Amino acid sequence: MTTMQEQYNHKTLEPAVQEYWDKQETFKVTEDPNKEKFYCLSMFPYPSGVLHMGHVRNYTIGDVIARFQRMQGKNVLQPMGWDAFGLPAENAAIKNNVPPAEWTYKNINYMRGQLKSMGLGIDWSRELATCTPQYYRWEQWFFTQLYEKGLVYRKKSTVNWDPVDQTVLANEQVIDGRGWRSGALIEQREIDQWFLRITAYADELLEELKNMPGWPQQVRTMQENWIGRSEGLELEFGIRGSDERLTVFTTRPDTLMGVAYVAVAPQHPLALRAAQHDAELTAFIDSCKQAKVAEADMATMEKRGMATGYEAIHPLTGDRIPIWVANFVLMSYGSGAVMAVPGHDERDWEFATKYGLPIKQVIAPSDGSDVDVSMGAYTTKGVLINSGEFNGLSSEDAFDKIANILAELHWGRRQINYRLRDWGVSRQRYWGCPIPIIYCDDCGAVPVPEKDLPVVLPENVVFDETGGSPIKRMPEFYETTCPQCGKPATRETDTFDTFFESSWYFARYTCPDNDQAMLDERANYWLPVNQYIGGIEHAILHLLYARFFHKLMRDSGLVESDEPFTHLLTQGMVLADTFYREGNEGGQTWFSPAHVTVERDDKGRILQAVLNTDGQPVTHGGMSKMSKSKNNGVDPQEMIEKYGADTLRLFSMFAAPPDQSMEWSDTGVEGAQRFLRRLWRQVFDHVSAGSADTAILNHANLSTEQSTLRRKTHLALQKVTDDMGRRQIFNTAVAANMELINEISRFNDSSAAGRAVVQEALEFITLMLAPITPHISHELWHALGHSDAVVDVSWPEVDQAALVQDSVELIVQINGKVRGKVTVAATDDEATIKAAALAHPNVIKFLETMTLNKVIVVKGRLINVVASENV
RNA sequence: GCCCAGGUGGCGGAAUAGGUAGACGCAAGGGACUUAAAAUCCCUCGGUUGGUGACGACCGUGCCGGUUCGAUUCCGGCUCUGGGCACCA
Repeated sequence: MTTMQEQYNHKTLEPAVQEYWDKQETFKVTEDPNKEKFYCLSMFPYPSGVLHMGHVRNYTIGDVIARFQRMQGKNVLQPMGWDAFGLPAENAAIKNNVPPAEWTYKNINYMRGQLKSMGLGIDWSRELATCTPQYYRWEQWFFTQLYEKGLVYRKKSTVNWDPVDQTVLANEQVIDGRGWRSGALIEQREIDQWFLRITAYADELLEELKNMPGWPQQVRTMQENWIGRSEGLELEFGIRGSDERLTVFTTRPDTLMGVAYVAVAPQHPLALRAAQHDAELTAFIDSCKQAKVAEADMATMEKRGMATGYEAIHPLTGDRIPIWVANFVLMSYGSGAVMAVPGHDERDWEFATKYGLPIKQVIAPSDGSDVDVSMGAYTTKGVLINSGEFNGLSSEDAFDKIANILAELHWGRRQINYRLRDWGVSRQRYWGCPIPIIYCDDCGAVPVPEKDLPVVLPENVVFDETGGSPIKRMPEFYETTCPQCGKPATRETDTFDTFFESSWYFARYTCPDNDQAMLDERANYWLPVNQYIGGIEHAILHLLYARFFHKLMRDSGLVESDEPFTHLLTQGMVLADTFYREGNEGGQTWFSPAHVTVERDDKGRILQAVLNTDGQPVTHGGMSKMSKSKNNGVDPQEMIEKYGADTLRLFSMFAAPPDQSMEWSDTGVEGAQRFLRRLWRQVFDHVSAGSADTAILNHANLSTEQSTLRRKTHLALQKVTDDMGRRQIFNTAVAANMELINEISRFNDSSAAGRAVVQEALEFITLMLAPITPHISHELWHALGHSDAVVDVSWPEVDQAALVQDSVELIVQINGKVRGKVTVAATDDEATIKAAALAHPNVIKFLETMTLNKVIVVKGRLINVVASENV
């Protein structure tokens, strides 16, 4: 037992506790088949330079879960690493004239120190950075494996081309259609790029979502919509005066008899052919290309089209149907052509109305009501009319019948289409993992053989003012020989999308030191990740790619599980107040909340806010996500220095449930620290008065007050256990501890039994808070007389005997309204309880003017007297 | 437009399985201690209202209706806010 300081001082305490964990290698774990494993993972950070509050929130949640599970006796792995490739390093390279690698490693070193000052229980021996060849060599190797399996292919795809800087730009480098550095109008260029066949896994990725109860419904729905499966029919129309056929996809074959025209995308071969002899059509197609800027504009874009002069032949009726080019048809979905049924599709209706095409009703509502398709499309399914032999069939039956007929005639077949596209992984950037391919004039694209891996990215590079990738100008990098024929050949200079690295890092943490293989048997001990924590912004891309990659690794025999993350927690944003002044030109100048003083009225409402430097008012712009642009970020490092990591962690967990957005509040942080000081003071006062022995609690006869406090202690433990484990709601767990401290401070009893009850309560609080505030708990545990470290102590158990009450207070209601309370013995039967309630003075008073109908008794809660007003 | 969340005091939030609405914290007001300040401690704190007081009454969880002895919770309709997707045939 150490002598306890009277004052809580985080500045000396926290570094000492962290040093203890480091020396003991407390969080270093190895595979132990005799222990239940728990793999707790937070999304790794991009090493941007400094930690922000979003990181703090993310990693605190993860650390609380990891430490809680550790106290449950599990073998807990919590690793950390760096998502180290990416564009910001290139931007910094140009701005500061420093190579991206140097900038990145410097940031990693700084941010590692910041993370350590938060007191996270991380196994740092497993740290990895994705920009090291030790890491990315395995994804190069894996890519060549996928190539052999045919899951990788090359095709032309569109990129943003800056004609002045002669370079490809990322989407975020294009601002209002112009290059960010040159200001030149950006062109769309088609170049060869590499793709991963994620669509081959679309069905499994979709089906598995139904069987993932540990994921938030919201995320599963977003992924379902993103994959976007639709069942329909691929059918063909003849082209008049030709042997060719035009293929369309529809999910509504039941409307086939209502087709008014066929529409093809502007890029469709038929459109291009028609345009060869038609200048007007050529101009129209060109105008469609230019309009393709932002996808958001597409939605509001006016529907436009032009007839091609071609006519299609209806596969069932033989009718002639005009073929149009329409700007709303997408070349990239289905076959780039649709059958248009204006009576039953809103887009087709709008288009037909504009160009005077016929609108025919072929579906009627099943309930027999009338609709007028000249007023708008009727898109609900129903019963077929005006459809010849199909009249009277339901939409569903007609789907089957038409599908079968067309299949027999070889004019159509059932088809499932996905919104999901194959994953384009080529980036024309420098700071990424080189794609391990060599181009040979004779042999074509050849994967780099395993013995020649890794293809190392040169790190000492010079950026020129264009920002283009330096390795595209380095013959010593790209000049090589063909692995197959030995002739001179050229290396691929594109790099992988950085989502590639983040798609499998969770698996590499299990065996980061293996230099012989991508993964080994340790992966199957730790995987799948039991708990994954990260931002909702990754709900689709990262989480879908990681699921896809996991299945690829499974099918390559590298892992056994089907899914990578069993439980997913998506934490909310961190918000803060914003303050601004209108500038002269209508723009806003944003002021940091740290430099603003807020005045409130006696209700606490904001009266006005003034800037400290000039005393003049600023406008309160409400709460929004902490960001550079709103100048409302709060620096975690400053907070840790001022209040300590425990206070920051406590506030982060207390301010809101983890999945909701959390509002930053300076006074809230002070409140969190106030609580820790109160706790410290309680323990100090308690231990200063001598020792206390909890062993006597087993046989002592406790007074009413003593057993009440003991009951509240065990109730708090029961609640906190459930909140932290099952519910994963930490704000209420903190509140339960605060309530218990309030109870202790009201409790005044220096008898041996009284002190024992307080000792137990203080020990429980120390343990219950240990996952959230591990430093102060470490110290308090020693102060309370224990020689072991709190981090190695098991979670306490609820004593059911302590929860038993002799008497219970019940609510007395009349017609559901609270009218009083009665105290009854816990053993009282229903009749006794009823009698007690009816004897309550307020009940007697009310029943003077009312007639009693019945009495409902809810055990342990309330009595409801049901009565009706006398007339 | 479609899909998914959500709307509770001055504020963040609690009420977990239909059972005391507002736990806990912040802000605010009052008081104690202090030469003073900070820190700390105590009291009040949804609205209206009756009573000297003890203690009561009425209203109240976005709006309208329903189910129920009893609804923040379940059902139907509306409304507003936030998020996601967006011409996917």
